[in-house]
Amino acid sequence: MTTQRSQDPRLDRSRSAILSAAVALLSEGGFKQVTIEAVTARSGVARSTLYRHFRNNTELLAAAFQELLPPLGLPAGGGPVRQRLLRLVVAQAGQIESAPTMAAVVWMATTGLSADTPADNDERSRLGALREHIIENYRGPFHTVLAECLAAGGAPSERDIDEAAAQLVGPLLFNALITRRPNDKRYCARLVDDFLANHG
Amino acid sequence: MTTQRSQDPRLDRSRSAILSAAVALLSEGGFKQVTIEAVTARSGVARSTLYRHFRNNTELLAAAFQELLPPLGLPAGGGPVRQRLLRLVVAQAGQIESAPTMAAVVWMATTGLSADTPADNDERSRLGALREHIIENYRGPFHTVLAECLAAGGAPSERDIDEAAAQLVGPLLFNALITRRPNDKRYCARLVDDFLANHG
Amino acid sequence: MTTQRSQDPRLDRSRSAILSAAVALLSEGGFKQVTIEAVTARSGVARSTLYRHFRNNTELLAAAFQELLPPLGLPAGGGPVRQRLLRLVVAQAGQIESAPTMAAVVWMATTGLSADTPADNDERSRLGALREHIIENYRGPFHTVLAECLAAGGAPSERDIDEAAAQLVGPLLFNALITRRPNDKRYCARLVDDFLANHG
Amino acid sequence: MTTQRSQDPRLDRSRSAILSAAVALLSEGGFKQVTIEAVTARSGVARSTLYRHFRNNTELLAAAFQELLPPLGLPAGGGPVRQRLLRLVVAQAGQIESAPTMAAVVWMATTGLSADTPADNDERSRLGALREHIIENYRGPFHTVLAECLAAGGAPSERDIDEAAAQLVGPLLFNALITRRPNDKRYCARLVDDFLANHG
DNA sequence: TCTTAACCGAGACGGTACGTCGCGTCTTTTG
DNA sequence: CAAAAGACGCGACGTACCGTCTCGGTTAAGA
Repeated sequence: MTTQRSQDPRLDRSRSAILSAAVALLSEGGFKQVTIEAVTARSGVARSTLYRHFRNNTELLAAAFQELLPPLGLPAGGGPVRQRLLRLVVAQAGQIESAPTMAAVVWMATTGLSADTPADNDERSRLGALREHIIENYRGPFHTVLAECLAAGGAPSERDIDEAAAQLVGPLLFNALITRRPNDKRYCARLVDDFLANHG
Repeated sequence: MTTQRSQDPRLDRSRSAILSAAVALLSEGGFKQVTIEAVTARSGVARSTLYRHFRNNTELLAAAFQELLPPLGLPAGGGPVRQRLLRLVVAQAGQIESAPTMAAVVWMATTGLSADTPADNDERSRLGALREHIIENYRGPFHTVLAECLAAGGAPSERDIDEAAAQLVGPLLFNALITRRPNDKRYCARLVDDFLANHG
Repeated sequence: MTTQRSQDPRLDRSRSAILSAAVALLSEGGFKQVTIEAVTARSGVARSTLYRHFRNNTELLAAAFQELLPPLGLPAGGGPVRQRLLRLVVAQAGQIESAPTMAAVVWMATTGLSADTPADNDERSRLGALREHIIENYRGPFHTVLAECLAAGGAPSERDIDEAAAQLVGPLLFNALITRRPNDKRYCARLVDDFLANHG
Repeated sequence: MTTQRSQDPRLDRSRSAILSAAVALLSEGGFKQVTIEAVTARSGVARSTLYRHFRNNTELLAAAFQELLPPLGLPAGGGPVRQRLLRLVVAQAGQIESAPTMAAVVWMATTGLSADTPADNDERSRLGALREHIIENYRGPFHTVLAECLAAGGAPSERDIDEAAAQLVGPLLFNALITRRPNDKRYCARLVDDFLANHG
């Protein structure tokens, strides 16, 4: 229903050629490398074709990030709650220090700041989609783990999940972005313990 | 004492003309507006002169941010520890949502990511100085409050301060950057209470 | 036949806009005035477009000179050989003292001297074309006249033409360039007479 | 009488430091390299000092050329007139193809063409002096040889000398500047023979 | 001998021009 | 009619020199 089928197969071909070129450039050299010219050169797609799919460098980049970003997902394994949570936080710490996620977050913020055209419907939605994607990367796993925490009980509330994410990932982000202190495993453990002390 | 007196007063004049133009553009339209061309046009300073002071758009922007960023400082007022801490966190929340600080953090991250030349001594130091400035904005006030917390006791440890900042500001940053949920006063209060429950 | 039809008419439009602006500047103020900036300003053509046509100030100037230089051609009229030759030499003297030709010769020499990149194929060819153009301006008319001189006989040899040009135009050039003595008609006549005395 | 004694020995020191740096750059890399900045850097002389001696890049270059240009002089040796003249012409051909002389002639022409300020007394005189120097390089030796030609007879007339120079050097210049054909010894011999046939 | 004026180095300053890169729009020709 | 190819106007970048100007420090010449 929501999946829009392309009428012309060429549209798909060119779109994916563009995206894979963009993703390649993005992961190789950071988002500064994802210029329209580099993407067209690399994909063999014409400028005009690219602009038929993405109205902007910004849109293109948003799509490329969305393509690139790993789905994360939940680290496998059972065990007591503390252990599961710790595994998750450590995973997040690892991911947050990896180039692509960090780049995505930062780039999105940059782009959001210099909002030239406040309400360009389509573009907004693309950025919004990327944002959703990223948020879900954080919320999703916490949702799962927290649900398991609540024993037999029902689903955790929205707010609980959001705050758990904020409280556990926020400090990691702070360190990565500002202090540049590494988020080692012991630090993650302290975060988890503090959290459980208050919400366990 | 350590202030190096400039031999030529023109150095000061042009430098401050440049900086004030840059700061004006920065606060008016965000860092995208701080182009070399705009700054020279606005300040009446010649291109070559600007490049004598700042080798780069990047350096210029770092200096402009440093000039622009408010010294923050500690919200005045006494009272019990919880109250002081809360006032501080609320202030941080306010600041973090204000354009300049956010822009600085994000821009710095962006710039840090696309580090073309890893060891351009001078430029690095400028960026480093900006980073220090920003970090100090967070650490400083926490240092003060935490010192007061410890009753008659000695100074808080480095690690305590850093972790307090990370744990209290991190979530604010997470929300501002990723979820876009507002950091209202009640949320700040929960953060402070959780923190005190574990470290009080 | 050999004329390559341009696919895009804009190519012709912009190219000729650029060239006519350059030629105008060249004839008005000498080649020092033919800067990229002045040409773009005057022609209304964008910088990047100009650089698509001419990779260089040098290339642009070469093209402009070629456009500007009068085709010279042979002064009309019959009569005995001496008279025809004299008419030609006087014409050359006139032309050599005119700004454009002189400027072209001198500029070309200058450019040739400071040959930064000895084998930049395209640029070389442009300079070469200009050189050919200039040489032909001298050789051509002498070829014609000399052919007529040889009564019914065949075409004059390459060497004869070249040496005639050198011997008759060289002194004019010498005076124009170095001694600044005017090449009046009587001097031209002496040159022709000397020449005919040896080669008649 | 005409030698102006400097009052302050420092003036001499700086002047010659400048000139030798300029000459070095000139002979190493052509006149394009003789920039004010390069000369000050190389000579260790300050900008302001340089401008005390030479008001211009142009003046500086004129002086440098004058310093650099070899005095030429007359090839030694006796023998019959034709032989002497031939030696002279061959020498001129050699010199005219050497970088410095050619560069001087061309540069002077260039500069003369783009005469920004038609009557800047001092600068004019410097250019004029250079021109005289160059002219004398051609006239001088011819004067000598021609004087010897005239057997016991008196000095050759101005006009004879000038025309001899024009007729013998002009073709060399023409080839060097325009056709790029080498002026080999046989060609020089033809020139001399033609000349003597008419003026012997 | 002791000023004191000039010359000096260093280099900042406002300019002008360069050649490059990227953008987003457009036009033409081919499958 | 999409796609490839690429021209176009635009705006910004960082560089190179120019000729003018300010600054202290040194040094030669005249009192």
